[in-house]
Amino acid sequence: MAATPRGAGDRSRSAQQPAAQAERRADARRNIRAILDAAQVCLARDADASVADIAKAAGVGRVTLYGHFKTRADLVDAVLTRTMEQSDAALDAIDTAGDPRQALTRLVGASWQIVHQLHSVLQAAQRELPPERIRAVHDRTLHRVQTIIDRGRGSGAFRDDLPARWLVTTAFSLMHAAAEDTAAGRLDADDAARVVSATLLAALTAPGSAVPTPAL
Amino acid sequence: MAATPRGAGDRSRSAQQPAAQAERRADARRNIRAILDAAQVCLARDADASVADIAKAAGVGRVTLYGHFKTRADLVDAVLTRTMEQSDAALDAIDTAGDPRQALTRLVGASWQIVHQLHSVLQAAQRELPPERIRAVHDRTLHRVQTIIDRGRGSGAFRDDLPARWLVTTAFSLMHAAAEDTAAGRLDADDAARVVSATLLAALTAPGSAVPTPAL
DNA sequence: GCCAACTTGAACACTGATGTTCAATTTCTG
DNA sequence: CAGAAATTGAACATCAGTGTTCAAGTTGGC
Repeated sequence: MAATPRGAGDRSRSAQQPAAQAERRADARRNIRAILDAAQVCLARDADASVADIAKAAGVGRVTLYGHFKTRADLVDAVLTRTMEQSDAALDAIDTAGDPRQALTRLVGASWQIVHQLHSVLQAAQRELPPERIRAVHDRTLHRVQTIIDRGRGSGAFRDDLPARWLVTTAFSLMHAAAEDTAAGRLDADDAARVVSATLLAALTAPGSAVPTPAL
Repeated sequence: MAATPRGAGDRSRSAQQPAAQAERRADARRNIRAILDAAQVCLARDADASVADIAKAAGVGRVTLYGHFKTRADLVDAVLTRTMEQSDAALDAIDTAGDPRQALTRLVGASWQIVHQLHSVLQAAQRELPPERIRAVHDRTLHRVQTIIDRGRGSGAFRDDLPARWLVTTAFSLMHAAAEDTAAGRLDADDAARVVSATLLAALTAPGSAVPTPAL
């Protein structure tokens, strides 16, 4: 038989998960994991790694890969989704209560490594997937930041003179910039979290107020 | 004869200019301009517009284009170079003396539209050209910002607790983020300059100092 | 141990782009 | 106006990646 025991593309539109994993055989599940792992690594290194590269890295035949992911886009989508879910899980552990400034600092500390890793995968996704899909995947993370910022605005900790949306953008933008600078060797990885937090906290401070000292 | 009267790829490595324009015939010069103009427009709209698209937009045969630009990469390089030169020229008109905060605000005001336009061209370049080339093209602009920031640090107007390099990155990052948000309709174009300046000035403020009010 | 699920490599068709060649024409320039 | 420079479309050679098919082999589950 062919390599497609169960349709991987039966979902209305852009399919994600390779169908119900639970029902497939053990070796299939194992391979799917291996493929996703390999894809994550390969795409992180090179945003347009070929399907062949990924299959090889997963120690799997190309045909097998296509058996589980109908198209390259499907695979990328699956990797992105999975990475974001992992991130969300990790970020769920962060305490976002208390002083918004401290909460944000904690969030940045926990996020920035993830962003670093995600960065290249995201690039791959942006070339392959429709913008709304990218947006959708980011939704939870976006809200997380949004919530803290909103709370900070309410308590007067953060500035109120700029669109809330923009402040969220600022946070993401700085994280990605730090990731890129680190990758390019222009920023010390151990220093990055501190640098980003310090910059972001200042950026969020209302005109007229004093910028909080990093050693808060 | 073929369409290549004078070599466009004789420069040691990555060729830029399509050889000495002055010596070519009037129609050739006209076409080169048309091609660059079209490429700028096309690439701004879609970072991976095809050579065929660009030629058509320029009202020129594909062969003619290849007569002037040996490869697609050459063309992209030429467009990038030219755009940056135009930008530099425009930015030369800006007064960078006086209060660093005001100087930076002026620079942001003048730059951000350019960044907006450049944004997609840059993306194209990043996929096609070696990183060092990208870096090299940005050099002058980078220095311009660097200089103001250094001056601000000297006078105590800007923070001293983060790497100068990072502050420059921050400036660029915010500009590009604004460009993207504007393109996506998440930020009002008329508001963008103000928003970026306000954010950047706050980000550059030293911990313990008050953020300058936008209405400076 | 049986059967279906799964994997595999080789081979193939397809696509979309780049870059080249040609022979015929048009258009500058002196 | 004459000749060189430049343009042109059509046709072609590549090329790299995607996605499919096939027939034969493994492997897991019951």
